[in-house]
Amino acid sequence: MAKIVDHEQRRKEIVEVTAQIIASEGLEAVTTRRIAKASNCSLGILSHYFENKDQIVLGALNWCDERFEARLSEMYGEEFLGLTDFQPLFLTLLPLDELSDTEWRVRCNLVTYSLTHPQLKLLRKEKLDYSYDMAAKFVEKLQSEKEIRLDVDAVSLATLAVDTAFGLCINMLSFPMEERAAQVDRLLSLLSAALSDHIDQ
Amino acid sequence: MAKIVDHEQRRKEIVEVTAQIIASEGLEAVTTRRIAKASNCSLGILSHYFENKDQIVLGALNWCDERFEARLSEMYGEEFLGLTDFQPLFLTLLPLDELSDTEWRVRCNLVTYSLTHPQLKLLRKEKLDYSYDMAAKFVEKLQSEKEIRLDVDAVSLATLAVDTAFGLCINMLSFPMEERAAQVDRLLSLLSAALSDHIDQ
Amino acid sequence: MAKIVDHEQRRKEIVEVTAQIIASEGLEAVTTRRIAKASNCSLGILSHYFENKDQIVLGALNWCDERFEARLSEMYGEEFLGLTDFQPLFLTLLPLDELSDTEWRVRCNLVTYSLTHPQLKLLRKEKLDYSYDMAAKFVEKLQSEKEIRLDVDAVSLATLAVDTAFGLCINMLSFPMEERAAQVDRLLSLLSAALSDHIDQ
Amino acid sequence: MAKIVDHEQRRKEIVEVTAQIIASEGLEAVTTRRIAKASNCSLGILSHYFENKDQIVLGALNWCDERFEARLSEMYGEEFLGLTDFQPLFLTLLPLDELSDTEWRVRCNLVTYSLTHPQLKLLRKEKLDYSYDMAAKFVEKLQSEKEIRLDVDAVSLATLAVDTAFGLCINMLSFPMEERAAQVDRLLSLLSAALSDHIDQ
DNA sequence: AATGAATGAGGGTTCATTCAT
DNA sequence: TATGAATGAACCCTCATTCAT
Repeated sequence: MAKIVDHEQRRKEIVEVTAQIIASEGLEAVTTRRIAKASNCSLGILSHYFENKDQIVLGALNWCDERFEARLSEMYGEEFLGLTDFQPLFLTLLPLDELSDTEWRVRCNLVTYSLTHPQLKLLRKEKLDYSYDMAAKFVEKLQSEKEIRLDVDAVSLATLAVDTAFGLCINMLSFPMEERAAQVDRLLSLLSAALSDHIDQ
Repeated sequence: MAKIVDHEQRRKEIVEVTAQIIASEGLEAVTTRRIAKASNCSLGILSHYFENKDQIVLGALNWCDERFEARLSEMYGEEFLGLTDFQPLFLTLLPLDELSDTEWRVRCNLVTYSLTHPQLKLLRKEKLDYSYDMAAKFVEKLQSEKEIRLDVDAVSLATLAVDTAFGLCINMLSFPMEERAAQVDRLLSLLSAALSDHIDQ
Repeated sequence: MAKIVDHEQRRKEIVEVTAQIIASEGLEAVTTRRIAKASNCSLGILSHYFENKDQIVLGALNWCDERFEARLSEMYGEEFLGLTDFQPLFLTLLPLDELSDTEWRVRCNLVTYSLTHPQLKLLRKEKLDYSYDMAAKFVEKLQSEKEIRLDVDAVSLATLAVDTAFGLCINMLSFPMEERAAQVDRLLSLLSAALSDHIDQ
Repeated sequence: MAKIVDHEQRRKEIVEVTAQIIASEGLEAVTTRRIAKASNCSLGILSHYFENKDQIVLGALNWCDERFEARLSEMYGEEFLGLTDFQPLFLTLLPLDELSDTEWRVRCNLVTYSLTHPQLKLLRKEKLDYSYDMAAKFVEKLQSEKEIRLDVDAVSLATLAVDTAFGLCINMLSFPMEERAAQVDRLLSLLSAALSDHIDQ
């Protein structure tokens, strides 16, 4: 009578715990013992679920993005609708609560990690390209609906937006949580002004 | 008489070598043995020049920024002059050659590192605030000289610019060097259009 | 199921081996590598059983005293009975065989060690005070049973006895094993004469 | 014109400084750098005056005994005179002030050290035998002058006295300085009673 | 005579991984 | 399936000693 264990569930738990450790103590603090202890499981069991430590860490990266994507699809379903959707999307991405703060801390670790780990480098590039594409489609849609000015190159603007969002999120991590909302407010008014410029006329 | 050694020079050499290792192999690959080998010196000698490994790594961080600042002051001396100065400044910041590519790889490592190391966290915050301040002064000057539109909050714009630049630089590291110049070109035309908007009219 | 290991037994083995190294080669010769080798185990396994090297060394100190106390309680059970018990007690304390020779060599190392290590200093003081107390009780009992002269202060005599025993044992270590028994014989006759002095009259 | 340096003086200074380090921080804290720094001399100069570190440490041992002997010969010149000399002799031996406290701490370190260092072991044995001899001569003299009881073996009593003194001194180091004098007082009254016993009658 | 830069072996400790149970 | 004992390489750092200056 084998104990029934939901492997996928177990894996997810381990990955989440690992992400928390990365977020709070950094990638260098992640040891197999640490993971096992925090996951309430034995050291050896880890190798039943993951080939090695790197795979757990990789899982932690995906966990972040899955969380973000889950929030998105919960908010919008399949398709983005218009400019009014931008702000909530933006707000759920930004590290404005403990949840996404953790996500961004993990992402920051893994972006750095990806600089020197070929496998992760590839993955990171794919994710980045995907973000650029999504953003470009969104911009194009907005332009086609004349919600934002048309005299800018959609791909360039989308790229810029993604880069800005990334830089903003990472830099925000250097600020206390309570100051971040105000930052975002100012930024949003600036952006909405700039984006709608030629529309308003 | 004792052997004459230029301590400062030796320290700088070690720091540079360390920065190269961080850039090419990541912070986790930085070991005292690795540094010693790459610096063509013995393991023990490192402790003549640095209290411990952390101080070397810290040195590598400062090295990046000092390099950038040296390039800046070489280009402009004391004061930024106007909008025409922006582009070269921007170009020397971006990882468009091996030199600044290395700088950004090191920076990326240390931003991540700073998330969980209180001492570095403080340093990072100081540097970030300094960047925001510099950028704000630059924007204000441009506005006072009517080189850019006046209907935006200088501080917000400066903050946005710094965050964008940071995100752009980090994300660029995921692209092959030869594609980066084109990215920048597109971005610059986008920016110059947006910034000069209300001026042109 | 995990490999079954008697942790306490393993700890004791390691501690004993360490005591032997201290006795034969000195505390400075005690390295984790040396302990591992002599214990027929790997370097890393030591940290399964001990927090760090100091704890092993501390264990070796206690090992000595536990051994002596075990011999005592085996000889007397709970209570010392009278003057006739003194001699065997004395003999099992003295470094007259390899066993207690080792114990005293370890003790000597750790007395020295305790001079500059606050934690050990405290422990040493406690043990010493305990010895003084035990000795005082023994003397008092002997006096109450009129087995030794009454015109001496019990505490002073007990203190003197403990100090003498300690000095004797340490100094004995400088003599070849085969000469020690003779020393003790002479000493015992001297002592018994002195102690029983006023009783005999 | 070579600088005139009193080599012997320099050696003595280094040895004294080393003894102080041993006394206050333990033999394991004695490093060549530490000695050089505390002696206000360079690292390399040490090898001009001493073959290696061990010789410095050996010097520190002798320094202790020389100090004690110097005090003795200052007090008595060549010869011990009688029982009245015993007490001051005893008091200058005991660690009742910072001076002799330091001496005993160093001695304790080096007794332990001698357990495993053949060269020191020999030296220690010689010193010990010398102490026994001196004590025996003193006892014999006292007996010949009927200052102490005659019904004890002089050699045995002398040996006992030396061992006791040694144990007393070492154990005293575990007590705060201010408690030591009282200990000695009680001990002296006990001793004088015991020694003069059969004389007084 | 004197310096202190340089060496590299060896210190304690931590680690991911393996494997007997 | 699950354990955690065991491994040994690699970590950072300190050390006595040497030697070019």
